[in-house]
Amino acid sequence: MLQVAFIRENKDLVIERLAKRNVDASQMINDVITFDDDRKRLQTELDKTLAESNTLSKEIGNLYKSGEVEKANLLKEKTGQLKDTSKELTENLGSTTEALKELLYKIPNVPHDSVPRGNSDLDNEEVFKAGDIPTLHHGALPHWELAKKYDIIDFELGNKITGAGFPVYKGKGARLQRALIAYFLDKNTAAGYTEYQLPLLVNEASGFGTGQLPDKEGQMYHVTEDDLYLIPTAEVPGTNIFRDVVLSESELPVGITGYTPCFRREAGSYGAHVRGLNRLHQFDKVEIIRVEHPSKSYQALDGMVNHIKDILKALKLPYRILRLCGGDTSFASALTYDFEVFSTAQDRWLEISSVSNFETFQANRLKLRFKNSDGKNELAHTLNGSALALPRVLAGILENYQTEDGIVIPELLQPYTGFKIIN
RNA sequence: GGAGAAAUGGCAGAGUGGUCGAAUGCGGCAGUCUUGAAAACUGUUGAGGGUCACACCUCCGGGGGUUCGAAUCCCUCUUUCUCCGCCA
Repeated sequence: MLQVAFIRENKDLVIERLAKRNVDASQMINDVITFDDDRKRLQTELDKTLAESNTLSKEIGNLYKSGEVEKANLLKEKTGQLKDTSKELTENLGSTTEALKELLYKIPNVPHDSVPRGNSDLDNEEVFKAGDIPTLHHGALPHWELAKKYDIIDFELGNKITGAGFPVYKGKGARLQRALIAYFLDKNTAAGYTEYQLPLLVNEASGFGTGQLPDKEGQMYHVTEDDLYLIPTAEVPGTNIFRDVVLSESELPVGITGYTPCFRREAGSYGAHVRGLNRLHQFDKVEIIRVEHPSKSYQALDGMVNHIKDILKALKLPYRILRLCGGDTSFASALTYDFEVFSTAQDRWLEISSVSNFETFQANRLKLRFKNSDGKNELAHTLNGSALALPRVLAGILENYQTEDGIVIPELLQPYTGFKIIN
């Protein structure tokens, strides 16, 4: 959620930048300012009424004490009128504030200067590419065929137990998955992130804090009996650690990492691109989250990008980094880099990480602040990224490391798996 | 799930209808003293709205009510604690 003060002071910039998302925000921005003007006017009127009422109440108290009951009763009539006025003003103020808030919820974050204008993933900008695309033997298979051939992931069994998009990992497949989780967590903690184990269900306030609610509830599984939501990413419980928190400046930066399963309804997804591990309702992910001083958040974003590069380099996977265009950047993000691994047997790029700087957009909702050097509370910047999302990394490993003899486990994972080949 | 108790500032903890945004202690910050530090002493120290700045308004777990006036009384929800039950 953008701050009204920021919108007021940077009206033209906000409109111009939101155009990168193909959003014409001029009407909304003008409405925000109008609503806020109304809000201020009503607040001032209400304050005046309440001030008068407070003064009278004190007088009435004094009059009672000195036994001047008649005078007191006279004043009571007056306060009765003030009460009606203040009630009306309170209602108007409430509806105006509500309208303002609802409007603010609809306005996406202002993209960073470097974000290219664009409509879809076709307009994303490739900023980095590394790793060699292997030449596979004749008859190389996509990962879902490999999964069946070596009996390491059973999609049909998942269908039976739950439904589509809930695969069952078996034997060496399960072990490889666990190895990857452990490896990622080790890399992240070595880079200074503190490991957390987080709840997999969150309440409404948390969903709201990171922006899944009120608009995107269709993406989350909702346990209506208890009014809880299954997390779509560890970002939700992880970032909500800092809801309603005031940090001291010396506590910054904060870095946390956590492994969680993620649950996504993915309503409306279908087709060849969702085959196998490409798109699931339940998948595993290791997330990194940072809280940063506003002056250092972009430096931190670069740091996160480099950290993920290191991991992919160590895994020797071919990958590229995209700077997302305005139209493809998520609602709350100011700047997002996507990491994609090349899935050789499918001959396509698969997104395995998304790293974003939200600036104050989330912090404003969360009321996540720090006490700055002037002793004032100031909104912090939040960032997060996947390091990494499991299924597509797994797909990439299975497909890129396949040989005629089996799937060779990347060397640095072997201590975690306890085996060198799946065959 | 049943019975009872509680929720106040960073923390502890007073406050049971007006003079309470709230005693006191601890902690934090600034100063005095000291070569420096500790101790001691003095001052200061919640958040949001509003204003050029003041004034002023709101907030004592959330919501609603009674009253001229609520931290204080009533209703309700949530959470915590104790006891019982169930249980990995």
